[in-house]
Amino acid sequence: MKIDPTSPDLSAQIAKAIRDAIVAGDLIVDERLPSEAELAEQFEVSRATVREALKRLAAQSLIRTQRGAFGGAFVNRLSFEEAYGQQITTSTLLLSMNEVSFDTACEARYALERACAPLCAQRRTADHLATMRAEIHRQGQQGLSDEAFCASDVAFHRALVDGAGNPVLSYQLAGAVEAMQPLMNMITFTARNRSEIIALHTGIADALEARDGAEAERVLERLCACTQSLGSAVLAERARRKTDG
Amino acid sequence: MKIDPTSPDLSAQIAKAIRDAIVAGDLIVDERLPSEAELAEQFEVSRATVREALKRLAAQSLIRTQRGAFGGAFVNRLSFEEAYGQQITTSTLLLSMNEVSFDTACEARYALERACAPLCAQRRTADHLATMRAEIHRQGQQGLSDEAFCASDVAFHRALVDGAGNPVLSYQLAGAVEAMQPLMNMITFTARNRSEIIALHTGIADALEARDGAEAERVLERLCACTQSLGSAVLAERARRKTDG
DNA sequence: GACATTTAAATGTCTGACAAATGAAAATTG
DNA sequence: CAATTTTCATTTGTCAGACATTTAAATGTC
Repeated sequence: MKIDPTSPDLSAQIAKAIRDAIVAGDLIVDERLPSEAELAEQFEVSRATVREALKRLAAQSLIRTQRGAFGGAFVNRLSFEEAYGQQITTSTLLLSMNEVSFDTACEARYALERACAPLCAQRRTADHLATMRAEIHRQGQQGLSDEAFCASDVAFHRALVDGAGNPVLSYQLAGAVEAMQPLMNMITFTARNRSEIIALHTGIADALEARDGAEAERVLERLCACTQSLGSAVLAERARRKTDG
Repeated sequence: MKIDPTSPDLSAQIAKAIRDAIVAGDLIVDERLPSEAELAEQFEVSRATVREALKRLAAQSLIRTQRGAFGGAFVNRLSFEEAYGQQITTSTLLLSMNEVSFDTACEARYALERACAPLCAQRRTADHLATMRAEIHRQGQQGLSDEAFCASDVAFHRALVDGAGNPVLSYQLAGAVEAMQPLMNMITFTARNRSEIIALHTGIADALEARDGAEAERVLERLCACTQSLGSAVLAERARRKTDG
């Protein structure tokens, strides 16, 4: 592991060197890195610089640190939980900062969910189905705020994804679904909208109960179209207000 | 933005405070943060601590820094490129550290790709098709190493995903496909394996050329099964050697 | 043997300093 | 006056040294 001491951003270089070692498997899970003082000696930099490098790695959950004797920095086993969190932050920012259209985000989300449908139809447990039915019931309650409706929507779709029984898929989709929430929260749902969505959700749950993946896919496609038209209606309304007022 | 100065990990708290401000939109893209000295004063910590916090944010591409007068830390517009990179690192580690089975990873990958098939059939350009054909041709060349074969495979599937014309999908899938590569590289492909895969790739390209998304999905499913059986054969072989030798 | 104390090692934090980069402003020059 | 050069203040990058705090092993004590 070598760095170029002439070019700036030594801490970034050191972080990269260590990160590469972890990704390549030279440093294995739970292995202890040398102490900050030792790393400083090895890389011929100050301890402050080493610490900046370690903080970069900690921000990516690549290492964890422990104080005290026999403490230090350890290679962290990246859990699905931690990975979720990072993916959601990244995806949310990506969507909010890059003027990704509602349509594009929506299309991506439902395309990914459609991918789960056949697997979920095969493998969903009674638990997954119960969660979906419970969320559908909540969505039908009077006086539910738009935010709460959206949150329930996320929970419903989360159950659908988890029903596929593939943690990698769950991880991938968590980002897409959760990152959409800020965009979805723009929408105000009329009672009519809600009952339409609830009907489609019910259709999905029914299809999954009958283990009919193809039907679930078809309903998901209708739900996608429905959501997209809702979104474009909201955007059109905003544009109209802007020109008029 | 406040922190608790008694509990340790001040830099993590400061990083969180700033990150929250960015995610919430209180700090907008290209906005300049206060200088390190000013932040140190605001949070009542030393400059070193502030710097550790800023490095954490830089590791997540949330800020970029610039030296010199009128330099400083700026809220970074998270590009798709940067997001790709982070997702690939995260996904790769997640797969390598969590004993995700080859089957599970494979299933997730092909499920996601199948989601792109109909969109790609609609929107693919001649360019995408040309890339696919070129990669298929490369895959048929004599004396191609297994690594090169895998790399070409990734390029082929990348073209398929990009053909869907949805940057969010491309971003999501880049992680899944690239993170699989270390697992795929375990496999040694016989000439017979290769010609089978090439035939399926050709089938996909043909279907997309004919804008037949359903057919593309069907071939992808066969490719998934083919890859999974290849993987399990390799694993079985390894297990046998372990017991015997 | 069980419990209290000491101790060494490690991270967390602070202070103060200097180097290097950088763009604005001032000074110089044609 | 315009173009160029120089100066300069600001800001990040890096360093050295110090002290506080945490932690678990080692030691001492009953």
